[in-house]
Amino acid sequence: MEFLERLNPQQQQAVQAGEGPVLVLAGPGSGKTRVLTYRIAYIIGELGVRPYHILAVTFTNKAAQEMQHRVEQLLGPQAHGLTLGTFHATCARILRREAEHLPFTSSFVIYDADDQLTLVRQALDDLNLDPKRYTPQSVHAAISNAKNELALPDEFPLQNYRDEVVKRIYSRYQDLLAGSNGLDFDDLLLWTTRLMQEFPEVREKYARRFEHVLVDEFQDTNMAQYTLLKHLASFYRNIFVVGDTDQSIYAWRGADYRNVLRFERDFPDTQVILLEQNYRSTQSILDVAMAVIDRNPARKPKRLFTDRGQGEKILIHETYDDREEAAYVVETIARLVASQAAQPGDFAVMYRTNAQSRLLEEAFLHAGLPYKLVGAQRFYGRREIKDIIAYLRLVYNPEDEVSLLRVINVPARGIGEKTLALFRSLAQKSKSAPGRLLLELGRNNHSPHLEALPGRAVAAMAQFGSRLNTWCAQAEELAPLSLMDRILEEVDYRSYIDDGTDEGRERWENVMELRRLAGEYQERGLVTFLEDVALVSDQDTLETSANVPSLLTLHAAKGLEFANVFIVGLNDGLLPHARSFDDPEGMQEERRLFYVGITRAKDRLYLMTPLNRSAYGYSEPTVESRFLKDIPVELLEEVGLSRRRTRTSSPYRPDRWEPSLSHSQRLIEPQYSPGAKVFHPVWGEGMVLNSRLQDDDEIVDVFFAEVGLKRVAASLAKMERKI
DNA sequence: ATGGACAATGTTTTT
DNA sequence: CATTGTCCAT
Repeated sequence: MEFLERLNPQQQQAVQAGEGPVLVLAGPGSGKTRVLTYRIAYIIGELGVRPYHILAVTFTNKAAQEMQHRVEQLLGPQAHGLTLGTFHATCARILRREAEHLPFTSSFVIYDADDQLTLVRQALDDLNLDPKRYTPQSVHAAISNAKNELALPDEFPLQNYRDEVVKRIYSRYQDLLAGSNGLDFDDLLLWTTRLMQEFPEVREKYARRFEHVLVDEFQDTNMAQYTLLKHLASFYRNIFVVGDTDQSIYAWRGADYRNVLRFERDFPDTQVILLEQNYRSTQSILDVAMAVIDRNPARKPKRLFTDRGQGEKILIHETYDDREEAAYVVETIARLVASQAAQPGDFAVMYRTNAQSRLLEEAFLHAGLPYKLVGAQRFYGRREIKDIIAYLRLVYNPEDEVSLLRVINVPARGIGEKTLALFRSLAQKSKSAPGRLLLELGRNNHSPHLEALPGRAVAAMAQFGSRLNTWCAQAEELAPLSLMDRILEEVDYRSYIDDGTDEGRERWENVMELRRLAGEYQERGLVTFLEDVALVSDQDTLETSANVPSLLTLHAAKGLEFANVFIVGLNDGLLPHARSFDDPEGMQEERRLFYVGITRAKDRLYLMTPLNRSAYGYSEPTVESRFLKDIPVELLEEVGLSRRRTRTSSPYRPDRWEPSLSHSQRLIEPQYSPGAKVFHPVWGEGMVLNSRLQDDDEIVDVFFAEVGLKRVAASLAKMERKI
């Protein structure tokens, strides 16, 4: 196969490894995705295995899509029929097919993190427990851990009194899930694994089907996932895993990098292949990365090397506070773009906590420069989006109590708390799901189980129930988009959410964005839509097309690469995070997180340390991150504060009341486009960064070599365009 | 039942 | 400080 020539000897060895277990330990930027895709191509093209018999699992949809795409590039249509997806999506598919063996039906809904907390709160309420003493978050973490260890409530490990209580909550939580025909994220893995464990004939079926199993980011697997993989590979034992223990950053989610060690123990005939050559970064960046990660005890030492040359030194920059830090980041990006040293899309800004994105966003907004932000929660966590999804989920599965309770009085239809409490207890007594009773009430205008409800409430509920009936009947033939349109129309959602304020308008625009998304599921249908929406990862929301800087957490950065990387907020307490101070394992993970961030950079790396940080509105002095002390000074270059003019160079103040023009109002055409060179009689030569039309004029952001960033109105400034 | 005013409380990372 | 929840008046 001629494409093998494009690989180095270690990569070739991995791709062409024979049958049996293979463990590839791949350093950052060592071409592990390439190895995985070539391996799949090799199995199909060279070993003659049909794609149907191959399973490849990843952790994000984005990674899965990328792999699918690259395999197709290598093989063309021959690649069709591969099973390639995330752990969770693959499990969901198996569970829908095998639901007959399990305590739920194939039309289960998937509950997200938010719904899970709602369920825990409900369980606490049902058991009359104090949510202050048993915070929903901590209880949920305990449940999640148990599920990762494949333990149902009966097998919940008990070590103290608190565990007894948590066990009862867990038990109630599972009952609530069962009553709603719902599964949470962890259930997807748990039930698939138990299915394989308890039904040998099912296990056999899948193990015989998947002649080859391939796994990406193996260090991120938890107990359930690892056990599942062993079942799936139990017949052929052709299991090919790729990972890097130094990039294990999800221990808090149950991931256990020691699965890499277990793998070698459980499959003693494993071929171990090391990929050390880095194709991404300059040697300076790799040297810094190694200096940081070498401090972690008990790891297999790995040398990272590249033939890309030494490259520039790593820039370390101290600012007065986090505001200035953000301003410096934005200005540096603008300067490098203006000098044509880089494109806007070549930049990424990484931080430890999501809250840190705010100042950065403000700085970009202030400079009028576009950016993109990684984070599914930002969109799917919004109230209006959750409402609409809940409506759709309810239609798909009327037993979904979480969704029912969410929307039964949204928009308000006079069904209040008291009515609902009574309704729920009546449903419990009649041993049927509240949604079922509601449907019955809608059909007959009467339900024998709901006699105790006051008349006014019954009328409101009957009307809603009747609508739900219609939607359910239509759901069969209607595509997700049309169904969503009907619901929006019939409940008059727009007038509920769009109250005329800016916020209301934005909320409605979000609904329209979801509508656009639903439009992509005309053929694939409601189930797939709901499933994809439930299982999006933050990384999946990163637009790859737009050529603008990315803002993202260090966690979300894994697997990505950028020419220029800023890591901001390098203070003790943030990175490493204060919550890990007293936990050695946690501190090691913080260090790996820093390592992941560093190794995303191809050419230039900026490490930023603000001297003060504002928390809760007050600015407080900070302590420099202890990790910085591990970097030898000769690898670093300090960038001074001297010639900065952020404060004076930007007279523009963003204004909330600034009118935005619709298409019809646009009377002029833009004259300046990003990248164009201009000459200004006073400010000299500059480069256009951004331009937009406003009030019959064109507002242009220009970076001038001599005076920095300026915002000018085209009609007033006597600028010349240069060629 | 609904909406407004005020208080408390919080910041880790996410499939 | 900025969001979220809780209480109270309508």
